[in-house]
Amino acid sequence: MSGKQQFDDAVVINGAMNVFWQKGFAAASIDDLTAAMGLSRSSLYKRFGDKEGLFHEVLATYNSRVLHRMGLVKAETRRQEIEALLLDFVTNTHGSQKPSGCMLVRACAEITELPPRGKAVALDGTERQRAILRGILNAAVANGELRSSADVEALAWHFLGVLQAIMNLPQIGATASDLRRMVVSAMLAWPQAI
Amino acid sequence: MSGKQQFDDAVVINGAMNVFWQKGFAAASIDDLTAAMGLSRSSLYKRFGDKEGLFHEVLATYNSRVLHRMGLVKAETRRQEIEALLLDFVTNTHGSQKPSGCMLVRACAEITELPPRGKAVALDGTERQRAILRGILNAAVANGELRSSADVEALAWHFLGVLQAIMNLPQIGATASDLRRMVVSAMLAWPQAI
DNA sequence: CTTATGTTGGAACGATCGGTTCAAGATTGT
DNA sequence: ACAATCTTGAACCGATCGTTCCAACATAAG
Repeated sequence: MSGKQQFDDAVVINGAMNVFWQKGFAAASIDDLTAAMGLSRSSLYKRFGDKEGLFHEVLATYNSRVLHRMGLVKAETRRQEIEALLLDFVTNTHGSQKPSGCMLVRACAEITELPPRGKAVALDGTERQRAILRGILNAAVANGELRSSADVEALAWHFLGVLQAIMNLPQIGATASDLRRMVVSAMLAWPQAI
Repeated sequence: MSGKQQFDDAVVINGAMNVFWQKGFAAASIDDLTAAMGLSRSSLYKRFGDKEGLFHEVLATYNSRVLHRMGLVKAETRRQEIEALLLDFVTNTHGSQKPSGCMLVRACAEITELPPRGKAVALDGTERQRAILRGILNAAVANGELRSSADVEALAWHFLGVLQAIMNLPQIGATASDLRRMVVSAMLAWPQAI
């Protein structure tokens, strides 16, 4: 007997990710997906159950990559850490071979139409992004880099909004230079005085 | 002979707007639209040609309403004008009977899949929103409220990003209070010194 | 009333959708 | 070689999609 799966999970998930990334959930057809995954219809359903199961696994993978990337950023000050995090997504979004925009932001745009598990993983992803930002801000308060009266929740929402803008605005004409200068403006929201 | 249309354009467009607003372009079916418009399939096609023609007209109407609302805001200083504009969309988005989110932002999320005319009117809408913001900022420079070295383009992108965040973040859990406090943070991007 | 136009509901079109099934071929361990 | 498993391609299902067409009805001007 020989029981091993002959295709690579990471490869087929990557293929499906490109499709969902560009088309969203509803508009991505099974034929689109099989073509991009290099996998037969039968194997897709055997491995992932149905379209929603595939979407769930793909978006979870996408989320973990983005969150991992966010966690990698380190800098001397928390302020520089947030700024570096934002700028990282400017440069790594522009000029990539990947689809434009952000799969997670796109999923949130159609969140009311997503099936339950898809909706859950989308909400979880944004919640964890915000948790990372909140964590940095709280560390800054503990550090003394930020006065304790600072509105950490509001700042976390602000920087999450900026992050999503960085992903979205290129689709409506923003250049990398536009975004980098936008980040400079957005960082002014960081309270100056201690 | 009697040549007048017996239904009200504004009414049927409003009905279609609610559907496109909530479901986007692709996921909105003709049956969804006719039901919400109170119009027969035949009349829809006679009046609007096809689904794309209807979408085009609906989004154009939506855009003109949003732009009109943006143009109404007046305040003593340009800074207060921007802030009032942002806060206006916080309160008028929350607690409304209208669908959540923003039809235009949603259209931009699926912009790569939109038919040509739909894509064009979506890009035009965001461009004109940004033009309004840029106009206020340029007026501030002319006024002396903003130093002439200020990066007006970057600030316009920034506030457009905040505006879109105000429309989107409620769908992932942001409350009206969160958004109002976020606006306070975002407004700090306005350069302080003259 | 007659005539012209607006409107309707339903039937029908071909196409595509997500999902299931199955027989044939490819692969791997023993 | 054998046997077990993976994979494939294609056929097929019922449902829905956007779109077209048409006969029946409503409306209003002449």
